[in-house]
Amino acid sequence: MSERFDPSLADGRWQRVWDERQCFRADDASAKPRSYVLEMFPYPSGRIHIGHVRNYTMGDVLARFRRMQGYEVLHPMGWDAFGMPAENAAMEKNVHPGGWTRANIATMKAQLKRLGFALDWSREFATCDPEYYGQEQALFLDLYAAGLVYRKESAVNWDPVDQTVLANEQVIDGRGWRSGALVEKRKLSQWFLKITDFAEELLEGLQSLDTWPEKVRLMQENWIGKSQGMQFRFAGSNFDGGIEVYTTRPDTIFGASFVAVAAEHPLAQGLASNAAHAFIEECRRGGTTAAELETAEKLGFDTGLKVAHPLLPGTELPVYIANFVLMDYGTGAIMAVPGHDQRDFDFARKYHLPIIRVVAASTEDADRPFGDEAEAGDGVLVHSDFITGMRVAEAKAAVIARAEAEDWGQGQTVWRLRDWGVSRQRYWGTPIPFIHCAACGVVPVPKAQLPVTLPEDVDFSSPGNPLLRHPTWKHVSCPDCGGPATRETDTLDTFVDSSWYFLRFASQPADKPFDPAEIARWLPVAQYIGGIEHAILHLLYARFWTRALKRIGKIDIAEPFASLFTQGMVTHETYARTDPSNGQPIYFSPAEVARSGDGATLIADGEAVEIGRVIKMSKSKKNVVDPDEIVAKYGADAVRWFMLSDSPPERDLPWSEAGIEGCARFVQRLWRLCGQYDAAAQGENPALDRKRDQTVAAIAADIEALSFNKAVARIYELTAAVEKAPASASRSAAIRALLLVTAPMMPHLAEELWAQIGNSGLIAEAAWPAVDPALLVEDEVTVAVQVKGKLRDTLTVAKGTPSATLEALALASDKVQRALDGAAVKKVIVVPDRLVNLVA
RNA sequence: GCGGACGUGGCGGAAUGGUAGACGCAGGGGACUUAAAAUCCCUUGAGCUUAGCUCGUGCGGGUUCGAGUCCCGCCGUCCGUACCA
Repeated sequence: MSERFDPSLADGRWQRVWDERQCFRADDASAKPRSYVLEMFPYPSGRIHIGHVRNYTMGDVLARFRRMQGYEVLHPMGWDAFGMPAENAAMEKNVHPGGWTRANIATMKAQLKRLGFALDWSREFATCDPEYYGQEQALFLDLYAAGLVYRKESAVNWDPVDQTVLANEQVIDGRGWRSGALVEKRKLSQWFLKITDFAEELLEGLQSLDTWPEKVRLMQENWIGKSQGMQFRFAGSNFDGGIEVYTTRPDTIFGASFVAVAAEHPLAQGLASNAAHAFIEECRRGGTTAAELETAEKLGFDTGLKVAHPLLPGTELPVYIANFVLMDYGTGAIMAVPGHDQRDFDFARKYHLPIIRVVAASTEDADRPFGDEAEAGDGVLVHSDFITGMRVAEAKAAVIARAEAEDWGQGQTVWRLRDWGVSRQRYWGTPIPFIHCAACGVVPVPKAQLPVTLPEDVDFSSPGNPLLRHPTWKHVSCPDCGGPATRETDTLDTFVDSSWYFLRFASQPADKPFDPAEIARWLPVAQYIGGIEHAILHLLYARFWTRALKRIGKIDIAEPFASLFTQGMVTHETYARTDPSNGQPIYFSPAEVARSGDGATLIADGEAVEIGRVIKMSKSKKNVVDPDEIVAKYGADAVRWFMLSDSPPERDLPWSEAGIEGCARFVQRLWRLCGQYDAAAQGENPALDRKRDQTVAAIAADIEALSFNKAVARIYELTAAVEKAPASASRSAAIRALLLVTAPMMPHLAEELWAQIGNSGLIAEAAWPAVDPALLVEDEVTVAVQVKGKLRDTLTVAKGTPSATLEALALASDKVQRALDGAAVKKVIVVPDRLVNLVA
């Protein structure tokens, strides 16, 4: 056995062995219990990031652990391969998006392989494979047939220079992020998925996801945004027609003092006066950034129109156009109750409108004046005719009942969630499988003609969608009438691609998207791991897609991810100097800096650099480390070990050179320890046996809970205990156990040592060590002795020592007597096996 | 503004209401070595009148025999969100 473990030789050797023996191939026919462990698949941007390493290491530990526990594990990997960066690269570097993507996949796959992840590569696919996106087109057609896909005119952000549609995130201060051109609003006919049909069940389904982070569930809940209230009609009293408004507080209807409509509301748009037009224009110019909204003043315009209050005959309310009313929520018009809504309150103060109290703490408080704020809380209705004296909830129901009985309004649920627009005017995505025919309209591509593949010969030299200007691709004959027709040139949002990839991993027949029986065997995903940035869109879309497929009878599960875990980021110190010419920081990469103690110097000139905050790794701050470089320098296991150590997995992990060196040292420490392994050693060490089984059991619990940092600490403890113990059969057994529990985390080292100590099989295929339940219970315990709650002594006694004995032992202690200082003991609290507290 | 999470040594962090600081990093001292690396041993919350004692988990209260943990009120940091009627 050589003196040091050499990962540069061992890592590759074991990776090849695992590959050759197909150790991590999931067997569809297995009779074992199954476990599907999945990490969010990467976008092939070029190289893997340290964040991927952390994400995939966590999943890998869980997958390997489950395998050792006797599960048939599905742990696949693939590529979220469509998207804008490939097109941007095509435009900038004059390469084909497909070629660029494939090259990136090859690079990143090799990088992942060097980390030794226990992945079933036989199921690998990229979403840009026609075999995948063709099946996606088939599913899209199925959803269309079921009425869950439709087309409508919708406004988009149009960049007139790049000739492209921009996502909201790509519009910065009203200009295209790439071209800098002023963005226009354009109406385009776009494809939508009816996610709003599922709003209620997507919301209710969150209840069942009790192992999802509370934070994610809350974010989704807010995004879906259910609100219950009443929609009703104010009849115009000096104009024809009326105004439909929506409110969540029908109970406060007697406190309404005006009605407000959005600037885009048809009623506002229909006004003839120049002043009205000027005001509407002013509203449109108003900024929409968060900062602007926060300071935005409530502005209004009195239209001169009046409406009749439905419950107060003879009472008329003025109609304002207000800048705080949104056209795309509710009906775009509100009843304003200044006393009990802060916005209405601000507005009423400004325009000297009545502020009427209709909710108070009690009926005696009915005429208490308002302070500086509206009172939106619960209470008792006052000054409110037939609902006076009711509590808010009761009054809401009473007003709705009255409105429905008299037919001027009804209870109404309003959602914030909007239907999912999936059209993208881009090349590098899944072609939407429809054909436009002048005679037949919009016609689905017959399934037999799928996949509708992307043309290879595309031109990125001018802006706009290459599919639109391709000379031949879009020209086809109509599947219905055979006449000349054109293909849809929009492609699908890439979130569609990631909404069902987890199903395709579990089952990938050639002739259909998946086999329902195979899906039933593997799904739902037992543990899904990824970044918090996908808390809403990806996770909501995947949940929707799964439910939609269930509704149309394709699968039998409603929720795709039984358990979700969102891991923290990998962070790093920043190193910078201030540029004297402009006061801006100049950043240096960790490789350019020598770190020592609490300072750092630039290697190039030996002068000090400032150590900045520990923040997310980013290219602009240069605080990045490259996974390849650190794997080459320290070996895959040290890197994996670092990813699991110290920080709890949901929190940020600060990368440090000292930290990874500590991990590399531990790799060698285990290596040396196993060098002392003696298969023939005799003799027992009961204390070590106990420590071994307790540690094994605790680590299993820690991995189950994804508390990898705690599992790592326990491995350190067991290692120290084994190092101190003299040779014995117990010590040899402890070394074997140590290797087995370390194997999911440092598989190459464990594999190498497993073979060294004389095992013929692979540790990757070994079983998790069994523990003796009797050994998990301590036979000797340390009992704390307190005087008035302060620790004064400890006792080491047999477990189960009677309380009376403990009390006597405590009183016999010199330290206790000194602390009591002659005072009489008034009360004694004994917690068996834990503590004695003497109260003087 | 609203919602959420978090706040413990020099740092990352442990701790079913029961011995605060496990484990790692960094620091200090020593051993081995011609020397270095590697390794091993000891030590490391603060203070004090140092066989010991006092203080100590963001701040102020409270509940309890006992609070990092539970309750009330603040402060700070981070994340999400935004005029949603």
